[in-house]
Amino acid sequence: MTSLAKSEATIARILDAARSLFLSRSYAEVTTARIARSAGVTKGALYHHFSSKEELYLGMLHADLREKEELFQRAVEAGGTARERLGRLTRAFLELPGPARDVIKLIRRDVNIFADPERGELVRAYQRALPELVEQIVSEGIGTGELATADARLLSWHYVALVEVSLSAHADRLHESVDDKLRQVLDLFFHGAAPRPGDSES
Amino acid sequence: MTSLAKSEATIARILDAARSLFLSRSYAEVTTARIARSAGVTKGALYHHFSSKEELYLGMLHADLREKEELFQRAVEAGGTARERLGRLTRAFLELPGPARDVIKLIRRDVNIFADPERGELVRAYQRALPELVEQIVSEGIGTGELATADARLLSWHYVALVEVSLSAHADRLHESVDDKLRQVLDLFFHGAAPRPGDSES
DNA sequence: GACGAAACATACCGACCAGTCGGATTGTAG
DNA sequence: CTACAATCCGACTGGTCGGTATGTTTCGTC
Repeated sequence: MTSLAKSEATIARILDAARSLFLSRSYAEVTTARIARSAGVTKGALYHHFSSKEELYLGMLHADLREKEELFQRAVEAGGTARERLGRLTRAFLELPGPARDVIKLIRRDVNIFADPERGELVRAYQRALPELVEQIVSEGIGTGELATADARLLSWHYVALVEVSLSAHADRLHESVDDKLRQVLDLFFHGAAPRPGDSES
Repeated sequence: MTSLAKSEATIARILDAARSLFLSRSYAEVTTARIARSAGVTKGALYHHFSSKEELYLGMLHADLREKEELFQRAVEAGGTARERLGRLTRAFLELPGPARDVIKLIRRDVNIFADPERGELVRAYQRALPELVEQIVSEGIGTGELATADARLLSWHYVALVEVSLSAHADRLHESVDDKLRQVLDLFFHGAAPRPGDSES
């Protein structure tokens, strides 16, 4: 193996170990020694590749967000109604393997522990990767009359909140298929929880 | 001042200082020395009244939840439609002074840092104070046909998520009055974001 | 006002942890 | 083969923090 390839493999192992650990314990609880041990290296090697714990963590998050942004962008590019595009975007998100999905939650969990140059960058990267796409679709949906006139940003946040609820273990128990979840979320977002005229009660 | 009253005043000062600090920094970042200093006492006094940092924090949260539970219970007791009762409950919540409202967020933020006897108790106290009330109203609303048939628990979580979004600074900028927020959240929950037949587009 | 107990202060300890440093090892180029 | 650089090791450091041990003050009681 070349030196470069070996180095990259080590970096990848450290990032993987870090992601897994940060997902299961809080930032403060995850020690650099633990990350190193879990990656099969020592702190010396870790600090050879990363200049600080914070840089390691933020690097992991940003790398992950870059991937997600690309994936989601592709899901939205093809046209259609707002409902169709929101559906494709949400499906792309829901079909991610569990850990990959959960990294997004880490950002919400840990934004507040960083000071402001890094904090701002993280928030912007997150918004670019997901909420802005939703807002854009919602905004165009309002323009075409598919959605009632309202503040697009607030409405997109509401949508994201609904999707997040559908990630709970309780929701998993109710809807085993992604299609079920997707339909429930979209129906709730577009038409609310009250019965609609067309509904048939058993 | 009697000895007992003085002791209780000190305890109250420590709890107040702790609440304010835990609201602005993370659990790990708030040191016992900082709490004591902010309360005008020393660590010795703090540890005379509380046996550990964790006990202090959990005590503060539980005391707060007990107050909230009582308040919300009263808001729900009077009858009415599900929409009216949800409205009263949500109004009671939205009209709380900012810090009092935000303590509830702390629970969401910090549940994961405690181990399981305390963690379970905290979750149960939280659910008793708020989500269970919502679920009960939603469940009865489904029974009367005011809400479409669905899982009451999941639906109530969706509602709570919508309310949480309305707490954001962005939402505050749009709706300065609690009434505005309340109407927006209830409309969205009951009827969704799509335009309704009765709506008039400008 | 004497005495015991509760309330507080101060100095300190042990554990832990991010980050460093000198050196050993491994790969690479000439 | 040699010289050099990148990679990696592991012991160590400086500092922080939760918690404690030991005093000192304040307060109620008789």
